[in-house]
Amino acid sequence: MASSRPGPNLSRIATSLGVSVATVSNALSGKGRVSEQLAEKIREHAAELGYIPSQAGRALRTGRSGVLGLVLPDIANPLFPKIAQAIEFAAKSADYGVLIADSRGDVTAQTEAINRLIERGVDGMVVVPRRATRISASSCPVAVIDTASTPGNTVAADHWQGGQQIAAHLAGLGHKRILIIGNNPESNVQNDRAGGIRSGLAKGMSSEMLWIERLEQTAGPGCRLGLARKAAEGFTAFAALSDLQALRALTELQQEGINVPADVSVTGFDDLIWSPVVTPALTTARMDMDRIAEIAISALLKTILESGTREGVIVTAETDRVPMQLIVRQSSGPARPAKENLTDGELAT
Amino acid sequence: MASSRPGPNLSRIATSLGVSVATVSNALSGKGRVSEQLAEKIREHAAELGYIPSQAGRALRTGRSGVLGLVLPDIANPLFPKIAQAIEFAAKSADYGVLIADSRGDVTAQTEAINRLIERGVDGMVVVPRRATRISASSCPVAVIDTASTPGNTVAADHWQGGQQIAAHLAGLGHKRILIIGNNPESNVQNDRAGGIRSGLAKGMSSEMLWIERLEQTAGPGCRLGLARKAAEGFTAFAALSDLQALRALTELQQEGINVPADVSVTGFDDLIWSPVVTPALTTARMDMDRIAEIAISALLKTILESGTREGVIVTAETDRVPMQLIVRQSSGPARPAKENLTDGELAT
DNA sequence: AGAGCCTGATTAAACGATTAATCAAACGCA
DNA sequence: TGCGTTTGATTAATCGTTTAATCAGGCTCT
Repeated sequence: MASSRPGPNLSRIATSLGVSVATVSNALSGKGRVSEQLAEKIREHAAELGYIPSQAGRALRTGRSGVLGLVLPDIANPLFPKIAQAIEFAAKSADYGVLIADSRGDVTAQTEAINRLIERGVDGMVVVPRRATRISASSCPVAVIDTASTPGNTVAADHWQGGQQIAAHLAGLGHKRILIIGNNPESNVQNDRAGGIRSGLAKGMSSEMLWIERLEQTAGPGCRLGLARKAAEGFTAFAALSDLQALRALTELQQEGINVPADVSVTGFDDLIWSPVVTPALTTARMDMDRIAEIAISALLKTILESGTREGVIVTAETDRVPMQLIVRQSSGPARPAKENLTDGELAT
Repeated sequence: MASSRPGPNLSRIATSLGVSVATVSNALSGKGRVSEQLAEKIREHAAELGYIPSQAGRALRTGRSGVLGLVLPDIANPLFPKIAQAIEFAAKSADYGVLIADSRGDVTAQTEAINRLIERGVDGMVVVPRRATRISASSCPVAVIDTASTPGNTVAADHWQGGQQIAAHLAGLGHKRILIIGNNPESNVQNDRAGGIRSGLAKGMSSEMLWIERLEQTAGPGCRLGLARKAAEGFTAFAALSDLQALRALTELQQEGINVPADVSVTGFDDLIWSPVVTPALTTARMDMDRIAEIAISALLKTILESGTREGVIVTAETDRVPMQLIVRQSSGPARPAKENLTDGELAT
């Protein structure tokens, strides 16, 4: 029943070579004082036997599990794959494992998820917080990835700057009236993106905001956004705050017989999986998740290694925002001259 | 530096109450022989102190880590969120944690990912195998989620039956010529879905296959699929083997001025995040991931608990395929009468 | 030559939980 | 009364690793 692990352990290697376990441990970790010849012999023999150190034994002794937690607001979020991938990659480079915890549901679920991770003994965790949630430092270091305007944010994409890039791109194409399409006004990320767009508008440009969740509260989920009418009113660019909303806008426009990008332009954020393969491919602003993850993880590890005592702090990094990259594809093009829009407007109304 | 965990441990509780650690352990686990009154007192005191058992200590003694691994072919896969969410949910119900491992890249990366998990001491793992990969049983129980036709598959959605549902749906709408759109002919899942569709075609119906990756090898990634021409040739339904391809088809058709579902129908698979929000919303076949995960995890846990010895087996479950559910939305509708298609065909060619 | 100093190894004590083995007391019963 | 059994608790070993403390030689230097 005891199901003792199959592989060899330190003492097996030790007795097999006629040395002490401490020497083997030292040889393999390169820490104590072991002659180079003996060390080499030990390493060889260990490799030969296929020695795998017991994480449990090590964790018990060192007080560190070698595992980080990853908490996500809603694991079904289309952004999740990239985040998880980047975090896992950054963690494994430092020989850490990643334990996932989904906080599907309400805010208490987020707290429960965090607690579960702590019970599992993670050395630290990365939290992508639920909207408008503040992470209370628990009993281990925490890195928060959200957006610069979130208090306690460790590192994130520079959503504001991303918005500015989108705005500059649209300005360059001659667009004057921009409809910004967001999902939820409580999202810090979306507000920063929208703010960035507005701040980047050139002289003579104006914008209006459309929050989908508000609309859906009266019109029902999955309802039309009424973009054809907006186009008729003279909006020539639809800047969604996420590719999911951009996709929704794009298909609705196309369904109404409005051509993208000939008639109007559509842009998104995040460069999600479908962005390059839809027709027209989406112009979008991409975050450098690999870099964000790298910064978050290294800040986390630094805190973990330095502070021996497992205090619950929210770690900080030197760079707290990573620039977004504008990806120009086919969904954005030159604005139609205003007069034609007027004509369209007359036809549509 | 030793960074001893902050919370109380068994011996702290024991001395604090004047009993032995063994008694405390027994009281909390309900295993040994402890009087009900004392047990109650111990439980109370433990809760009061906020006792959290050390996973490391427990793992070291019992030889079980309480952690399962999840290996995914490509974590960036849009299906990943649902899988991870379902697996994590099923695992946490059984008090297990989930460690992720991305096998981004080639087949060797998959093996490396599996090895990393084993080094971390997982008690078992769930593998969604890379295309055309056979999982060689390693040193812990493994559950494989792919498709029924994959040798060694533990449990999966009944992709074949899902295909039949799609076919039946299209047959009911009067479609005669179906274009099946897949990504990669080496995918067992896609082949089963396609096979299901073909097997479900009614009398007088015919189908043709289009593999996107093959097309892209000559025409370049992101190229047009030439669906307008196919529509002109008389195809009235486009059955994609995944919602990602369905989306690609839908937007391409819309861009060409072909109306969905008035002119042609489009269906997909998986009910991915965007399916309900695009216009028209996608008709698709959804897998019951929660149930699949539940079956996989329970089969895994059964093997783990039964076989004390950590052997590397691929576990089996009583039910190896879970029915898919057809979700009918707006992207599929009655087939246009053949003569009109002819007219369109004349116009287009 | 003896005191002191490296060098290269060993000893032994943790870390925290589980669990088989043991033990003391109380109880039942002839 | 005395023997066997049950109950309720303790003792002690164990899992595998790390690491401080110790120790035996060989070496240098005065």
